[in-house]
Amino acid sequence: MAYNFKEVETKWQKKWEKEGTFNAKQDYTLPKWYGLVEFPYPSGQGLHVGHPRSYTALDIIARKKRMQGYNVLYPMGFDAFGLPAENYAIKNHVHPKITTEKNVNHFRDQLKSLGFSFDWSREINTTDPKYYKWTQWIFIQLFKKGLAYKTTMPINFCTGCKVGLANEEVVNGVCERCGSPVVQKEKSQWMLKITEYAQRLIDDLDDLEYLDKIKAQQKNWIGRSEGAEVKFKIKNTDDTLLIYTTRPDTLFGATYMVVSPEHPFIKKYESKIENLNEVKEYQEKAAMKSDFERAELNKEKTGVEIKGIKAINPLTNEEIPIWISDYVLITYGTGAIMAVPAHDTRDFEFAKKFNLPIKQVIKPKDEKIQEELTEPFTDVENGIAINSEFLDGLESKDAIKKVIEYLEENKLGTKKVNYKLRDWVFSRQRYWGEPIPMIYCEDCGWVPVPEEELPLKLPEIEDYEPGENGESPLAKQTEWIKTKCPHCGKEAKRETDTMPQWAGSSWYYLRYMDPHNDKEFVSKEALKYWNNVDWYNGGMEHTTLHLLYSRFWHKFLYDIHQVPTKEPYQKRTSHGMILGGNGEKMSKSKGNVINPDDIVKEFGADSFRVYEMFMGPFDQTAPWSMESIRGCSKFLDRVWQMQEILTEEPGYSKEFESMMHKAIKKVTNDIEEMKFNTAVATFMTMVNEFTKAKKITRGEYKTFLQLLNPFAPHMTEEIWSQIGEKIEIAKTPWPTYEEEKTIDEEIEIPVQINGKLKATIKANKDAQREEIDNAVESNETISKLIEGKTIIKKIYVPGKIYNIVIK
RNA sequence: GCCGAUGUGGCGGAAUUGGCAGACGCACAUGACUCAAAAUCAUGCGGGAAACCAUGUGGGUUCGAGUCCCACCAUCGGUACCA
Repeated sequence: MAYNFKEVETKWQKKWEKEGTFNAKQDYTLPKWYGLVEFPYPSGQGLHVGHPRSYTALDIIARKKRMQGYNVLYPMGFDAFGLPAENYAIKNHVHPKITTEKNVNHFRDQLKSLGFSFDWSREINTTDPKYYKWTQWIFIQLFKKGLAYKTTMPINFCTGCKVGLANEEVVNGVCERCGSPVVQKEKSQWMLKITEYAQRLIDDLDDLEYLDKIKAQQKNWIGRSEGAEVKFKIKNTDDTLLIYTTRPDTLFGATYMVVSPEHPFIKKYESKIENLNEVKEYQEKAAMKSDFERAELNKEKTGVEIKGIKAINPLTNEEIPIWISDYVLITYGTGAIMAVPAHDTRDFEFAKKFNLPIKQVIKPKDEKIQEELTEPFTDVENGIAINSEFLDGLESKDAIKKVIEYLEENKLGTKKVNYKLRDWVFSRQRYWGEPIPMIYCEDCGWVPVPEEELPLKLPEIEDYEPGENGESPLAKQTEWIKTKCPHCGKEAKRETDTMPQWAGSSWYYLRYMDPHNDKEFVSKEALKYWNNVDWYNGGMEHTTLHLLYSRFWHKFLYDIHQVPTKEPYQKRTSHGMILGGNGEKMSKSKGNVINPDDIVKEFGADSFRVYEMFMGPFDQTAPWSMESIRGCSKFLDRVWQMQEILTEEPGYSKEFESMMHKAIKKVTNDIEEMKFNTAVATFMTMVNEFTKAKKITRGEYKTFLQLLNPFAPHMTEEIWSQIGEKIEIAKTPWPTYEEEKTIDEEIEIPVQINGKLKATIKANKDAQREEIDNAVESNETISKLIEGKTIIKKIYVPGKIYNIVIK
């Protein structure tokens, strides 16, 4: 009686679908559990074997939670706006809607063939107007609160295609598609003020169960730094130049200043600059450089001194020169710095190149002052101020405090916190995205589309090519653009930019709670019950931006009293990537892509699931192996074959009682800790034991199948019904164990001499120290080894180890 | 450079968190079944004749280190002058 996975898997999948077995219940009195996995972008290539790694993991947890009595929400949907569909449309003149629909259908079939317990009645799609109506609605709320604003920002612009490009489309400084150079072009863009939430996005991490590395990533990205803003007087004026520094204690060593090429200071003092042509030339060159070139050329510092203007160091009152250089960024701090070459790597390089004075104001603790610096000393933990008048002798940390006090007293500067985080560029000059629901009126300025008119649907168009100068393709839809100002009724124009792909995925977890609601984005009752997401798993590549954007939107919704909690996801974990058999990233060009459909066809969904869980630690990358999956398939065959050695005893046999209790404990814990690989190993060991004994009781088989069910739902369900059980296994309660029964009566204790294993003794689990001592001494090997030696110490860790130290 | 991770048999990996290193699986070898092969089943499988030696390298702490500390090396991922 061989196992026919094809027949069995389709049979159960059909039944689950028909009966909605795994759909979340509407009963809000039950304990709830909400598990979330990142919804896929439905690409033309179909499902990647990486997707099911995450989906299987949370599927296992979800199935276990259901058996433990929870009302589980485990939903799935599609993040279907995005570039590939649009680029495909440009090339082949097929509407993105059509390709998207086709791809979504393909993805859905693939997902269903793997037997995930998703609640398909709640499927969502970000490109559905009923969905993006609410994405637009949230944008309007952001606008109303002043968190959405328009400003000019540089974009990547392809000089060949005349299109704005996403960073991913810029490869080595040229356009991915046509190879023309890419330059920075100023464009008016919608921005979201995520920076206003920077501190809260850091602070609120404390109460969340994110993996530590994910918290670290979030914090590093936000990049908080503490320092001071300091005013430098400009000589012969009443004006000052404001800088930001994290090391105000080095102020006595500031020997020059640098402003970024875009700094307004230059325009302001144009008339005083003696070498204006040279300065302007430098500014133009900097503007021409793309981000790529700036990064590429950063090995060699460039710059020009601004002649005719000097600044005054506020502490030394010395006159210092002002330079312009692109190593100072207009987007961070104040766009200007004081340069302390002795204690900053970049300033040091710059000073060396242009022969600027280097003045040491810090020395390493316990070391002498060096005659000449070969490298800057930057260690803040380990420095003592020198040559700094009232700071001399202070440790760097204390010097920072003291100098800030001084600056504040004398109105020369203030303490200041800065963040690396920048506001979120929210405009895309693209067709396949949510239209930004804004109208421009000459008299009233930017006015949102009235909320009752939402969704503002994406117009049907034929021509997806971008407009002039990198405008959105919608800019050519003159009829669609024309509208009336909702405020004053005058002729007005619609915004033609669309939203980025991040928009729809920033709040999708909320929609799953109440996906068919057309009055609200989610009902208050649903929110109260389901919020927050209890467990969110996804790729490491989304733990910075997506997670941050999503947390930002959630916090905003909290502020306007739309959601009851401060954070969307209580717990966030991430899975490792699956590599090709050769250990490299899977890619078409390398020919190492594994298609999940082929695997399901050859081995079945259960084998596929078990293998993906067994292949290695869940959070680490793992290479695919065709041989190993065969091993998992063999394991399941042996599970099936155990039907032939089944006896009718209802309970556990004496022989296997403790193994059963241990296994329940181990598998239950392993699932919670995502140690799926060792859980599978436990199953394999059990099968080996039962097969060796050539018998398994009904009680043992039942428990075994229940534990295995979340991993291999189809086969376990089939065996369950084959052995005559009436209620589906998925509807039975999760097995429980008794702690005392996991402890063996007789234990083995390793005995070491000087830390090296020499023998093992057997003892009763309750044996007293004295008995153990006797047993050790009467052991032949041990007694021989300690004969004639001095025993210094005997260490006994109960139940674990016995170590004799001899001389 | 910085941030994060990883390093254990031929390979993927275990190790109750400081207590018998190599669980489980793959590959391989031998045997059984077979005319034969595949499948299946059984046995073995870090090195060494042994004492012993072995968890990237070198130190340290400890009765005891894969696990903790210090210094380094290698690989992978992210990021780019953040003052």
